[in-house]
Amino acid sequence: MYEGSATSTPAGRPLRADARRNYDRILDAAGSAIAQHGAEASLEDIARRAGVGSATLHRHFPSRQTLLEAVFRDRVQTLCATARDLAADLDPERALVAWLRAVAVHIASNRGLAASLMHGARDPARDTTCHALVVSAGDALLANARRAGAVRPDVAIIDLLKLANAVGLATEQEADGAAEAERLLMLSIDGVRPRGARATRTTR
Amino acid sequence: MYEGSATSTPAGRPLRADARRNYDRILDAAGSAIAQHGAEASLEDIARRAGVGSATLHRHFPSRQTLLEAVFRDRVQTLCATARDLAADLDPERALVAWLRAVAVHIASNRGLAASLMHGARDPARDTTCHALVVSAGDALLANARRAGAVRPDVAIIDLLKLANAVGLATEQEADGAAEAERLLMLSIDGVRPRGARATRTTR
DNA sequence: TGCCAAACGGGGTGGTCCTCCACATATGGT
DNA sequence: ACCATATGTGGAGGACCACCCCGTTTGGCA
Repeated sequence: MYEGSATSTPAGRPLRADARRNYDRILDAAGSAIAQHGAEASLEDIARRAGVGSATLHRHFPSRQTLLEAVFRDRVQTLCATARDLAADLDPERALVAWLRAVAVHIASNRGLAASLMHGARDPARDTTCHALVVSAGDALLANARRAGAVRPDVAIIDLLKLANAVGLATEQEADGAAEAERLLMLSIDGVRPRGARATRTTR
Repeated sequence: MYEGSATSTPAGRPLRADARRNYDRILDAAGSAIAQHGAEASLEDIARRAGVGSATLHRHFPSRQTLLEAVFRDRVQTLCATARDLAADLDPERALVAWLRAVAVHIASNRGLAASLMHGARDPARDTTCHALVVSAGDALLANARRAGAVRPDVAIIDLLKLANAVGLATEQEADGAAEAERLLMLSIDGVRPRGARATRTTR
């Protein structure tokens, strides 16, 4: 397990003490600002709350995406740990479903997380993006479930995550978003038809 | 069927000729701007393209939402007409599924439409919001399908629309968003499990 | 034709994101 | 203990944005 926050420059040199302090302050401020205003929170405002100049924020986090990734990284790591726990405790199908529920609920209740997860695959250089972390955690669960014959073979983890993400995103700004997200996700996992009814094979 | 575009003031008086001309120009400009830049297109830019002052745009459309609704209204009406056609031509289940696909594809390929449909229910005074139109069109299809026993009884049209909306929204900015949206929607309608497998009844 | 309410739009206000660069300071070598 | 310098800072400013005030223009009607 690596350090929670970035503590060194790309060249490997450790961050100067003041830089590190500002980095952490910005992360704190960003956390609460995003909780209040979602992923579109004003960067200017975040810098102000952190008590640093806006240039400092932009130096540490060149893009909004970078900041979002940093803010949510530990929460995402928790989610990945949950995946491992579930795989150990439950049968493959239940584990996968339970984890997808957890993902959807996290997205629905942490405003802005969706954006962070969705656009993560943009920069293939960094493989520790939230996106990559979640994909690999989910892949393990899906592999188990598929071996157990619990999911259709044409379903990829990326599909399921998109689904969980979509549902979370769409319910992000509802009153009780988490519960609603969970409901919708279960609906799409179970399917819309009554149990026992034959699925219509719609021609592509 | 009412006029496609608003042509009268709240008081019922008809719009002055120049006002009406500007209204239409803004709508045109907004259409192409939104197609290029999505729902977040710059209002200033739209006014510029339309050759009117920004104040004029704000007078006609007090909020971004108002503008989106106006831009998409006719496309949404087409969608509602499609619902009626499908109900006439196909059996209830196929009609519902085909229409939901159409909705998802529309959302995925008309950038910004999702926002328009989702937040439509904010202002209960106007009942001709895109949101309301789509809900009532879908309700008819769902009622048929339910009578035919083709959908679970605990599913409401609003759930299905949220699902279609979610999927469309999440795929809005992908390369081939429409196809991807369709695929994901079908996945969630058919369910994730292999055909024939018993669905796990997860306790609420 | 002349009137005037209705509609217009330039320009101001206060906000955003982001960059440049003159200045400050933490750090490692002496 | 001191100092040179790489490293980090943040105010100022440019480009853009939404939104509004208010003096000016114009369509429609008598």
